[in-house]
Amino acid sequence: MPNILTPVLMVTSRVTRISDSLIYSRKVLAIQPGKNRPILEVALHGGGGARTISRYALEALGRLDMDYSILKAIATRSRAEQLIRAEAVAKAVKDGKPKLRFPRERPDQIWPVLPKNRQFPIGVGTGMHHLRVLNQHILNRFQDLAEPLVARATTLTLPHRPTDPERVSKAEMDRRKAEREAGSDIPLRGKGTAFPEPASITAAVKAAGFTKLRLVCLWYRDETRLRMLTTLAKTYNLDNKGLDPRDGQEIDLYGGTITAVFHFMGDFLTHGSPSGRTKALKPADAALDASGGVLVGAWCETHIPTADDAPGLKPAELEDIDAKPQTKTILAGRDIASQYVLGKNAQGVIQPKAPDHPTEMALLDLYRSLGIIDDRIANALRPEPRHALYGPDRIAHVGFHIRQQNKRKGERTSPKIVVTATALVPPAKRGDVWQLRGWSSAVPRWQPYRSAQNQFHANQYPQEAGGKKSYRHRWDDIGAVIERALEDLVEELDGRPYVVTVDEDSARRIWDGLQNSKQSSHPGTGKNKYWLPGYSLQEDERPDAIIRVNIADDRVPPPVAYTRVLSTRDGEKEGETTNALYEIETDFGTPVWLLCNVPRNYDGGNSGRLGAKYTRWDAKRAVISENREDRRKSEMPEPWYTMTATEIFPIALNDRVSHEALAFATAQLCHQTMYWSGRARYPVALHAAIQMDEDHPQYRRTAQSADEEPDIDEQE
DNA sequence: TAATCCTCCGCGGGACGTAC
DNA sequence: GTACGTCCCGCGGAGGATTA
Repeated sequence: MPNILTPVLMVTSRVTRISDSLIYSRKVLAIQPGKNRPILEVALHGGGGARTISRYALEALGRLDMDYSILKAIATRSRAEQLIRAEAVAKAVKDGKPKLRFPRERPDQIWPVLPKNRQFPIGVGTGMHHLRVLNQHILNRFQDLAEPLVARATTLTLPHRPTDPERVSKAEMDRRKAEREAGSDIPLRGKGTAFPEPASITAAVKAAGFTKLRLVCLWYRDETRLRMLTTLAKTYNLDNKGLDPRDGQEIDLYGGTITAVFHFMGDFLTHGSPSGRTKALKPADAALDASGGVLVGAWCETHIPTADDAPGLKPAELEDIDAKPQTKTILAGRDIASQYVLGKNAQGVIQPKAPDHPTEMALLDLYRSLGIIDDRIANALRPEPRHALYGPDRIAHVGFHIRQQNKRKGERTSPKIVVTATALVPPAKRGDVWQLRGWSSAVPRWQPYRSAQNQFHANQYPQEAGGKKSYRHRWDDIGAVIERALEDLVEELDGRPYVVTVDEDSARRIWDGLQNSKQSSHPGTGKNKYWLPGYSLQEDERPDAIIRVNIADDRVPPPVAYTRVLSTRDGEKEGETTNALYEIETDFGTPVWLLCNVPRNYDGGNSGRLGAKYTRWDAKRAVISENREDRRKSEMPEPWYTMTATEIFPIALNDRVSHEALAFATAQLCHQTMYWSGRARYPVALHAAIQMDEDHPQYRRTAQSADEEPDIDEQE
């Protein structure tokens, strides 16, 4: 936490699952003999099913005032398990695949930590109640040796989102209730939708300088074509029955300004080598033609390649024949935004549920890739009256995303650094549409988000120039690139002020001024070349403020509960969850804000808020019953959630700035995303920048583990 | 003295779960 | 399809210790 003088003790808890084998674990928890001694975490060494105690751990344990029972226990267990393994392997020479079973007794002194996150009879997460009990325990133990951070709720009222249920006045609600009693079936509160009004899509398309939007739907499985068609019909209020366009026939979705074309594209979309794909796209050329001011978006079918697609290939090689990155690159090269939807998975052809969430979310994300901004951003940013003077709704909100992609196993190239950015630019005239501009380190110039993303996707991740650099040198160079980007942006903005949002975790290695420990010092005192984004620019070109956002679970304190002071009479009420914005009292400088989030999984309709009232030790067993109402899943395998928080820390670079106004605006832009039904962890501009990176064809995370794993028998 | 080994640490990221 | 939460591994830089 910034601007706090005393050390901050952050307490949290986690569920660690215990493995039945030690020789495949990286870590063990060890119970020390004697009373009141902490549990030790001991790292193990070696690989390939032969892990044992590391030399360093040996020394550390030796130096501790303790007997050698832990070391002996680890060594004994490692030997015993390796023996079991050797026998299984020897047997496998005769019978084929080795089958490994380790004893499943309750561990004694040594508790091996489950090395991988895989299906397990116990789910993750501790639940809210557990955190509250822990909080009380800490308060009791520390008494007045430590004091909790003081956080006060702010007056921020969160924007009403299109996805929220309809807001209904009391009079209208009464009228509807009366009508329902009279037999009508109107809903008391209409359900919200994440889909924008067709009219506002058209407005955004026109504002971007196009005459119409054409969605080109490329498919190779009838079922997928039908799902796309159904979703379009639903969101544009068309009659689904008569809707059965021929291949290549352009159908009207909304007043001639939004249309769709379907094309069967078997050769283009199925897995295989990259050669011949551009040719295979030919039949759709007319539909993809953007001349005459048409904004084109491609909506494609895909599936994850398996051994069926290319018999004989190893899992790692399947990545090379995946059509998705190949086709995405081709479409991006033609300045066409693309979005994919899975036609089948391991279970076979996907049978959509109602509503068909995957297809709907895919279509929404295509709007995002096209850079369409409707009025939801302007609605969300409406400031409190006292902030109107500074006016966060009249400034540009810029987000910079920085990521290093490390080398994966078997890769030879050096780590790559990716920087993407977006700028949410206010209209020159109030009431006009906001614009989204994009920038990337691969194509370092500001353009409409759509073009910036397409060009970024058409290019390989930039390789590091100038030979091998030191850590410091590399990040200073990235800082310089970003300063130039901001300089360019200032010209585009033509005098409108702007703020820059970055994630603390990934950005503090470039900018000293973001670090907690530097909050009381001055520019030029750190090791880094740059103090804050834009700080090296001329004074009148600098951003108004840098907004530091942090979501790291080990750096942002977890909220446990809140107290509401009742206004009507003296008294307080304890609340369990909150999604409000809180201001943290600091010892010097400005305050810092915490935006509390309730995970949707915890709050969602089916979860039943596991862990709200008791801890995992009281988890309920499964109930098997003929009676449907009595049936219940076991609670233990489910995930148990707790509240999370987003830290928002505005650092002003001039004295016009209202810190609180910027904290409010940031919270509002987390609450209202471009095209998502809930909250996002990052505000719109930063989120859109991260999305650009994650949709890149080279952003893949299908790394193969070389580590040998025991075959765990399916049982229970 | 330079090269190599070893471990810590920061942080990227994979896997799995739920929600809409 | 995307989003987030949880919890673990493991890469690669930094820097000390060891070896050629």
